[in-house]
Amino acid sequence: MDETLDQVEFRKKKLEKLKEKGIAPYPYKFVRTHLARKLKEDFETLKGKEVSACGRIRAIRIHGKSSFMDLQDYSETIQIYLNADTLPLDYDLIELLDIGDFLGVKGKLMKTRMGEVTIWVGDLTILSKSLHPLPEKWHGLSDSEERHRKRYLDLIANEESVRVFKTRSLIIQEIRDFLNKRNFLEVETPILQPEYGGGFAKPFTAYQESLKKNLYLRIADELYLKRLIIGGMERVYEIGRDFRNEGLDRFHNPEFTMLELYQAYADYKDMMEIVESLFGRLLERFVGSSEIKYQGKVISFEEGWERLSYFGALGEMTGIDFKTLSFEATKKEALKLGINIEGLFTKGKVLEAIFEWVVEPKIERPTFIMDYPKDISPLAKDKRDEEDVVERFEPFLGGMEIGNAYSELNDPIEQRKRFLSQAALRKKGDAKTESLDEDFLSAMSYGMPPTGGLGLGIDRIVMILLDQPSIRDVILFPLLR
RNA sequence: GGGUCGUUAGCUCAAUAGGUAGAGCACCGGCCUUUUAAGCCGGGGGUCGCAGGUUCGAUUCCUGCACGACCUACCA
Repeated sequence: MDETLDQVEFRKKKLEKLKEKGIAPYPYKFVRTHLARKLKEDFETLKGKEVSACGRIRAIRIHGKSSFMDLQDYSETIQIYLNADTLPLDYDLIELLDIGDFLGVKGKLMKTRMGEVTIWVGDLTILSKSLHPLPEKWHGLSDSEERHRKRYLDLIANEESVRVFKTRSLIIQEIRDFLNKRNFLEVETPILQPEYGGGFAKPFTAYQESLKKNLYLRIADELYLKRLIIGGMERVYEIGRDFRNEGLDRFHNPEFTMLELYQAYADYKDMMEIVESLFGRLLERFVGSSEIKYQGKVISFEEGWERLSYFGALGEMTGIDFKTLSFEATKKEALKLGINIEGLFTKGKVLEAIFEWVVEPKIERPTFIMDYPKDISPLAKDKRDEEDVVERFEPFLGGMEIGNAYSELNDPIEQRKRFLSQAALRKKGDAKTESLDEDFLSAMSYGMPPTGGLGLGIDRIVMILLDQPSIRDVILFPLLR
């Protein structure tokens, strides 16, 4: 706070005057009977009755011996009316109030000549004195840096922002409800992990003093949730924060919220069914249509989710059958397409680069891209009846990747081989490989049932459902430079 | 990392072909007992993002830096 700001000085003087009058500017509690919205909704039954409300002053209109104020609470804004003849306490007190102060009022509910539902205040309590002026009432707060750094001001000033975060919360509740009804159990697994796994990403590191041990912030929940499947918890999920030590842009925040779920005796097709049903629920409740408008584009669910194979989609876009190409030939094609293949040590990684460049931007409809190359999917099970491909899919919406799912690999001998080939790649200099996790292998060797697993990026789903352009608009306190 | 644009009052924004800045809201004083972006009269408030340079003089021109937005690259 800028202590020298004259407006702050004026407010501090008012605070002193309140104290001189024997009024406590920061009391402890207020009992309210109704939220602002309730007062408006139930006006007919509450009309003329004594009610109480509390909130923050958002506007003051003084007309000499009577004045109006707008009081904003969690639900809405309600107008209050203060009249010198009917206010039991000193009317001059009004002069000591400012926009931003918290007030509790009691009085009769009425309507003004203009038809506005209003509390005719009989008793007034100052609940908190505000010392710093709020952002302007009409234009709100639009400076994006201030909005993200001082989210509290954004929430006070911008209704839309409140709506986004309230709805984000409801979306997550709905997802929990959906999974709970299918007998999934919500669990919590470690965020601080001695080995990181479940994805190809650079981790954050941490240090535990008393154990003198290096730890990683998790990049995924996967390997711990699978341990629970091995332990006999047949359906588990976790909604939690993952951390990836990579660049930030409109789709990436270093910490983000991920849903992961695992279902024993299921495969990746069952995971597709879950995605379809879940989106059906979310669309019904939060969009109210089978079409989502996202940033001017229409994403239609009318015809359901399209299923495209990874190699099929690549072939369609490029006219090349990459399936049969050698690593060397694949690299040549990538270079022809102008793709940087530095640091890519397998055919799968090169294909991935080509895929992101050529295919992803063109995926318009809700789509499951299926059957990924084996060498970039070390935790997924071989596809039945097809070589070098695994049972894995990623759901795409509006050109955005929103998740990842497999028929989970549950053969411990094969899993060890996959880890070893990842380790070999790491030796060659590939920074983004799966770590060999002995404890996980050991767990799997006790026997793991066939399992379907699914991860969904919650932030991105919220972005799409609420038509928000940046991940920073759906995370309350995004990381800023 | 590269490119483009931006940063002026508490907030939202103007202006200056180089002569140290204005409006609305907010704030202060006055009038006003049903207003609602209340109104009318009067007033105060600025290291023009930061640091250098050019110049008699820089908010304005130049360079660097910080922060931000977008694009691009990177990124399961």
